[in-house]
Amino acid sequence: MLAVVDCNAFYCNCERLFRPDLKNTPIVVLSNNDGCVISRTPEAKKFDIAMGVPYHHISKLCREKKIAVFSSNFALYTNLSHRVMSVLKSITSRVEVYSVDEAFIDLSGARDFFHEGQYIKAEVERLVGIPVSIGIAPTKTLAKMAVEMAKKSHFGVISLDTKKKQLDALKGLPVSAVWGVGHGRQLRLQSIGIKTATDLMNYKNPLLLRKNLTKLGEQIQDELNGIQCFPLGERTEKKKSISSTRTFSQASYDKIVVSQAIATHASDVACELRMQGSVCKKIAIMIRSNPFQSFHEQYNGMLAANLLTPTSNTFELIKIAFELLDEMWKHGISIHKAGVFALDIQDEHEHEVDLFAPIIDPRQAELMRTIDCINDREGPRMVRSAACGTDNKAWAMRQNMLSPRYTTSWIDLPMVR
DNA sequence: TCTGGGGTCCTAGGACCC
DNA sequence: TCTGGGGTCCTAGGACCC
Repeated sequence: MLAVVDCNAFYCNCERLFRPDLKNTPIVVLSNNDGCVISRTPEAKKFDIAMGVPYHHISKLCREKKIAVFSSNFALYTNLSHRVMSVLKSITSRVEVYSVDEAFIDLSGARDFFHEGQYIKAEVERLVGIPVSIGIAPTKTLAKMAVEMAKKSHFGVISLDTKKKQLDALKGLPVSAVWGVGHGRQLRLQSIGIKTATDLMNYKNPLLLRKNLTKLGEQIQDELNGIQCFPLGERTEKKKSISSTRTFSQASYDKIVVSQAIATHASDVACELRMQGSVCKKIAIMIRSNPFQSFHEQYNGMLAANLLTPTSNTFELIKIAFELLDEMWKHGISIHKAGVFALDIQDEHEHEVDLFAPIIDPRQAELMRTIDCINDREGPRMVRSAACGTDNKAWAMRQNMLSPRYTTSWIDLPMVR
């Protein structure tokens, strides 16, 4: 049996720790530049404040309803996240930190799962002060469903430790509520007659399931049936890609301003690389204009360079990033967002350091241009750059940038912190 | 000149998640 | 006026080798 421990409205409750007077007040926390809502308490949800809405759409409501609004403070959230995780590690030896506000833990030693869950919840709240919900089940997928129920329940803990409880929990849930089933997979499942979580659990045609959902479909189905496919991992492994990107508070035409941002991002990425003892074999930079100002000429570019000598050296990475920026810079277009990506990451000691080797592969004299597009009158085209691992289609959907058949779905997409 | 099969590696792209 | 940031995994298909 395993459990997922999920902090309730994590960022909001981090802020609340220092503002006990806001105990029952609705709170929202905003993203970088106070752009949009990335966390909100149940009290704020009652005003229909959705995840990801632009703040300027709800600022009036916030004033009227006296909703407390915070700019984000990620240093604080990271710190409190570590504290929560160490409490969990002190209680159970096997903890998989899944995200800043979520962890899977092993509960196999417990005699009474529900009471163990309550104990853990109480300990986290006592020692850190962050309220959590806990879902307990034989598999991660079921535990995720349990924790969703737990958030709405009085105790904040739900244990699906018997088959009957599991069946009851799935009853009536749409298949999109299953962990790992997003909009695209939901449509594919619908096309073969699977509409609810129970449908998926009982589906009898593994070939068709695999055809539509690849191997993952069968795994999710097994997990719903209590068969573990995604075992608890320790997750101490190193990151496989590292990025640093930021929207400017004010878009800029100035190459110097953008260079400064690029240098900062490259330096951050280099620092992260060294912290995990890695080097990267490929570096990419991204600059783009503001897609919301569709009346302006748009630019969305990404350029990558393969490195002959993998590195995590700040100066080397900044130098290459600047070369890339030179290569792709477009005069007369205001840049709204910029970023640096470290790709093809490998262990530091895995490659031999040759101090005299050139950094950029001379065989690739001209830098690899992966994306470079300027839109015409029809509005920005989003082109995905594969290597960076970003999800431009989902992103474009959220931004209402794709055709109308997509725009209706963007609200379904999880917009998360 | 034509024809064959099998394997591995790499990359672009799709989908999801928090 | 004002719309975030950071990740993972899987697969198809092409390049290349024998």
